[in-house]
Amino acid sequence: MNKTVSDLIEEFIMSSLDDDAFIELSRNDLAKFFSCVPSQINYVLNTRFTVNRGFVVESQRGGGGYIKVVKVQDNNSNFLQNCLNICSQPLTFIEASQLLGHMLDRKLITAREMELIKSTISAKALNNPINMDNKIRSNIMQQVIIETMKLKDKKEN
Amino acid sequence: MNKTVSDLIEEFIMSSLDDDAFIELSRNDLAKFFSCVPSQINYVLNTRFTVNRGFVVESQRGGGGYIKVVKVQDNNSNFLQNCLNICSQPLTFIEASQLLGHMLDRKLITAREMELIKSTISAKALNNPINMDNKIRSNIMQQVIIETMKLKDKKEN
DNA sequence: AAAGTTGAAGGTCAAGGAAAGTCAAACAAA
DNA sequence: TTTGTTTGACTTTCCTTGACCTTCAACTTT
Repeated sequence: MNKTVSDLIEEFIMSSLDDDAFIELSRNDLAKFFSCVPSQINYVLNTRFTVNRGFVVESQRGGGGYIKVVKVQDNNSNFLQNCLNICSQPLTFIEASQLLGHMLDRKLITAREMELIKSTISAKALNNPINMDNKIRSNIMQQVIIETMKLKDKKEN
Repeated sequence: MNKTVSDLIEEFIMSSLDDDAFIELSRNDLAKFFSCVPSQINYVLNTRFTVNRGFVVESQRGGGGYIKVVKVQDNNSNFLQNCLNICSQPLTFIEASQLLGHMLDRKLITAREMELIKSTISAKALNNPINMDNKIRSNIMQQVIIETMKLKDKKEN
């Protein structure tokens, strides 16, 4: 799989976040470093460092401006409860996948588990005559989240 | 028996898979190499590298896109193929659970994974107005099995 | 000191480019 | 005639680029 410039930028930021909870960077410098236009940094931030993936991006313009990427983490029970609420509405595959990605970030599920669950809510799996995929998908996600709550509790005992 | 271009492409991919468990290729490059249109590559993949024949194809579009052909074959592959066949018919929750139990026995999935998957095919998850649970359940199980084939392979790398 | 000016950040958005996917028509082989 | 192959137009997805916009600290002017 050939890495794109965007992939490299993502990796760079990602590994910078390995040690610390946040990093501050200069858009122009980073663009220069990767020999790309500054707006490509925005592209990477917008597509890869989203709230759904567990990041918050802050910035300041003007002289002495900067971009700050923060790794967010809060109480998992609240988080799962929140997920449950989100799953009270029909979900597209993309939306559900993002939710699972977030669960992965919090180590509530493993990468393997995520892939398996994604397969259960894929378009192929839920293919049915009347258009109920999104509704069924959210039902499934609800059960997965409830099961995750149970498993999490089990681990803590 | 005169070989068609599709046959040649099949052989090429096949022999590339002799050594490795998977290969990654560029659709455009391969098409250029065989002097055919890119979509012919899709034709070959769709007709010859199917799950039934023991292959899984993954891909990514856009810049930096690729096509990955994964070979799945060993003792457990037969077993999984068998499971796939069973899942071509509607399944009750009990039946599907038994299947998952067998997969657990063979260590193809973990206990946690089994519980999570069971939650996705539970009556609550698949509760829907028209009576399609058993059909959807078997669809889901098919995707889970295919995903298991992929993951099994991934671990070896 | 207050108001204006400037240049150095970062932000937005749409167009263009690079892959792969789909589908149906045309063609060939059995 | 039916089945399998080849072709290409059109679509979707993701990445790259650049022109133009907004904001802010520092500097200048009054």
